Amino acid sequence: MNINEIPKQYDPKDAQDRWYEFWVQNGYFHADPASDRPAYCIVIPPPNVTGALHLGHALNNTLQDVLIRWRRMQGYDCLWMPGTDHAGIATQAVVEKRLLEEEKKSRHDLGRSALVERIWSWKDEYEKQILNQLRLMGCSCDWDRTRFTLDEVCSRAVRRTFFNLFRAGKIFRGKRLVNWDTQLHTAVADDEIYYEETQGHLWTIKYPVADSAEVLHVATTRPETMLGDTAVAVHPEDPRYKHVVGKMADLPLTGRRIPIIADPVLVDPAFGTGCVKVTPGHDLNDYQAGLRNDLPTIDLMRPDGTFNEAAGPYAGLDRYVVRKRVVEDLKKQGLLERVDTHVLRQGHSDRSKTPIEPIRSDQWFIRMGDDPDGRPGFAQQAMDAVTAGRVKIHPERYAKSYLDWLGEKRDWCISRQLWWGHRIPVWTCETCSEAELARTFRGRDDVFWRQGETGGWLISAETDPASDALGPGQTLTQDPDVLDTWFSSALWPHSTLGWPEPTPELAKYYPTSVLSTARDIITLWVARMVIFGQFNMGAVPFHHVYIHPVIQDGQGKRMSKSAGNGVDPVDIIEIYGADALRYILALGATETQDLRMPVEKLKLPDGRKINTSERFEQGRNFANKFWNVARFAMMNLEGYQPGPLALEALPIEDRWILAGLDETIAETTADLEAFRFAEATRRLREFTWGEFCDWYVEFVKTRLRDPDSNSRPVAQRVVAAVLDTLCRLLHPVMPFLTEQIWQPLGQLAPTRGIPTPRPAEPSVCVAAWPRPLGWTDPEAKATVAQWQEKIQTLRNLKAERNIPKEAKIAPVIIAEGPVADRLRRGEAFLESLTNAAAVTIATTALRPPDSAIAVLGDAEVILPLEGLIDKEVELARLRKTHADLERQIGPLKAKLANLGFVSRAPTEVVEGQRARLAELETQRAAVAALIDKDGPG
RNA sequence: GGGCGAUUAGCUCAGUUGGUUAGAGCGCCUGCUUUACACGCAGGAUGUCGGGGGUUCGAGUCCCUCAUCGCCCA
Repeated sequence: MNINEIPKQYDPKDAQDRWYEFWVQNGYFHADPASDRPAYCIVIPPPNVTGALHLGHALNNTLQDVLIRWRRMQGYDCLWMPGTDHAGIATQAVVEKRLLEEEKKSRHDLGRSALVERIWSWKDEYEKQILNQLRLMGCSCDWDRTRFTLDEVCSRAVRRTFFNLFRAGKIFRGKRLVNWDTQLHTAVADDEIYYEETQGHLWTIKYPVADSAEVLHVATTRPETMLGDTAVAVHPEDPRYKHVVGKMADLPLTGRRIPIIADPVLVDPAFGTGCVKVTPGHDLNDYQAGLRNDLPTIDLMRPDGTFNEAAGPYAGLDRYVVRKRVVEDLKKQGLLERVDTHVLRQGHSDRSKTPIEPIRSDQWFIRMGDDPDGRPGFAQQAMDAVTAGRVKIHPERYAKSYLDWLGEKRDWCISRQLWWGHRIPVWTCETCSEAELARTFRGRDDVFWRQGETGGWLISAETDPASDALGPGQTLTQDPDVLDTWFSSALWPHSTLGWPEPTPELAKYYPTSVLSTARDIITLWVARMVIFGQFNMGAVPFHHVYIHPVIQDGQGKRMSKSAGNGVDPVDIIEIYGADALRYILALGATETQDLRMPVEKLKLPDGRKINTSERFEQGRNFANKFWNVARFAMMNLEGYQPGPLALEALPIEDRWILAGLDETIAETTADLEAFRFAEATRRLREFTWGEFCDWYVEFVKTRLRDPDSNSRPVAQRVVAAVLDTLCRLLHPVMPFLTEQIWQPLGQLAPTRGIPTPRPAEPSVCVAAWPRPLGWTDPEAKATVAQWQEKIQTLRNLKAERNIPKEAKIAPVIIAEGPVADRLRRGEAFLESLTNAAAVTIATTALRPPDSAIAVLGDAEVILPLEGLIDKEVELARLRKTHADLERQIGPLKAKLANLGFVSRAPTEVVEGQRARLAELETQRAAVAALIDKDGPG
């Protein structure tokens, strides 16, 4: 092939545009449940349609694609299930925010259905963008099966699951204290809250003890909630207060009398005054104290954060206004003892950024604890799946956080007061009787009802009943809430495969093979998938969970849009190419939990300002290196003829590179099997660049260039075979680059491989993953190592003495036995790679007076340089070498003189040290001889 | 407060079960436009492996402790 036909630099964009469509058109990404190949399946962690993908998604999806492409090449029927998540509160919040900013409207101005419509169009826009980002990255998802957590298929799974849970008594409705977002008017999950330290105050209020002159000092950061106090608590062992326990206190501003109780859990006698107010309606700790002590609960707040009638004269005012008023009123009555400044940690809603209020409200829950009869509940079942090894978590240490969290067996609040999501499929009927329900739904196994905690009937149905299903005068009203997003996400591994329908996909791909995700959702998502998978399918959803590292910026900060340090994978693809992006991310996927990526700001020619990282240059450079070695190979494949080759019959250098390649195949495969992405990638780079490019290509150049050489056809076959295998091995990490090489290679050498050439597959995407043949060749390895060491020594001697590279040197190497034999076999390489006129290998030799000499362990390398040598400098070098040897010999001798070492260390270690000492001493003697000969005295 | 992780070259990181002289990439220095590649080639410099203690013949690696940083959960 003419050199000019192949560009000197790899053009990622050209490859990306060319091959992605090609793969899709050929159906390579499409799984076929009817095929007899074994299944391998990964479901994508569905990205939120809230916004575009960031570098963390790029990392996770790169690793999934590496696994999928690798397994596909291994012959598995691979399904990578793509899709997106509706991300309830997050998406509704961004759309509401935009509505307010752009149209100054609230969701109530729009109404439920109009808002939901708006969110759908937002979803359409971002879903498109997200899926396109995945395509740009080269992800080999089965696009024909793309799902969305709110689509018809997933919705059916949600309905069936809810119904089954409800019927099984796993779902209940109850009044509980929850985290309330007063702006979005919804309960939010613990994980949707972030904490901020703010400067606040600590007010100390006087609570008079009833019928006594005594006054209790109660400190609080939230004086307004005193209106809902139902007790004052002290520590039972606190001598200051023992005498008041059991008495009553007059709650200021309310005219109510509340008990003084003793509670060892709630009260820390060392903190503040050792005397605290108890407000079960508005504080989680107080709520639990209320349950322990059987206290009544007063709900003070409305969903919007204003106070209700229970607050008496303060009703209708916002909580912060109430706080001000309460403090003023206390001051007026002389009941405010003091005010201190105080740093407090305040919970804020992730989505609205407003302070969270603990509020008691009616919510839906899934029971996580064990059954009353002691049978394991959901939490326990999910723990068992991991402890019994049905689900393996990698790295293993993350199993701990999974088990710890589940061990709390806390009920899961699944209701959200939102409009975007799966509506809770439960209807209530105020007026109907059970007899009427039974009559109406007789014979129906898709309707089930049970009594609510607070009376009335809760009716769950798989398909929406008509509101007048119970006949005239009776109205069925659907619960207005929607389900927590994680409810539908937890079904993802089986809902996407078509459950509850008995689809061929479900039969073949469930349980899926691997789930790859981030550690912060091990509990929220992974654990819940295990629970629902076991409940619906009777089997775990995946065999392995791989937890990937978290990408941070150069300062160790999490990347985020608000911090301005986020990197868009598409920007990286534009600048460096998709292969470079994937290569660097795979290289960073070590077992540590963080991956630092220094971020730089960059202004593009079009004026756009983006974040990037120079790190990706390495990826681009490696891609270009491989591109160029392929280019070199293809330029030298003129007249290529395939043919079988026996390894034993090949020249040493061919045997060496093929044995090295075989080892690389075995180790890379083992790395991927153990999720060691970084090691696999590093190893492939090292072999490709450090061995194939740096050495083999140099060894083989003369054979390839000589058209008459009868070893040229063999060299061509080896080069084509190695290039072929490297394309296969690198394909999972760098799919576009390898295809861009595979295709022209197929033109030049359509049949290739050693020992037996075979026709190459039409695409590297579906090429067979190489299998190691178990070739080892210690002799070739030792021989090439000899060549490399002596070549490097000679290059060093030249460079240190500033000998121009074109100078025709005539070095002499003194060596004996197998060392000399091995070097003689490589004479031609010793010459060509050091630009020597001739190399002499001898057992003894005269050392010309003007020589640069390096004394090695097994040889002496002499470079005669008449007239170019400064004798004093040479002598100084020898003395330094001598001193270095002394420094190594001393401790080594001491070690071998140590009886403890000689008697207790393994024999081979001791022998190794003895051999090492002998070598060093020989070397030292040789250096000493040179110094004596040349030295001044 | 609890858990997890990190601390190794100027920077970002490897270093598998303890065992020769601790590695890579980037950056730095010197030389080179050598017919695959300057996104490159050849050569070079750079480390009391965070501090302290312990186990061991032997510790970057195992144990304890302290410090600093980060993440997660309360």
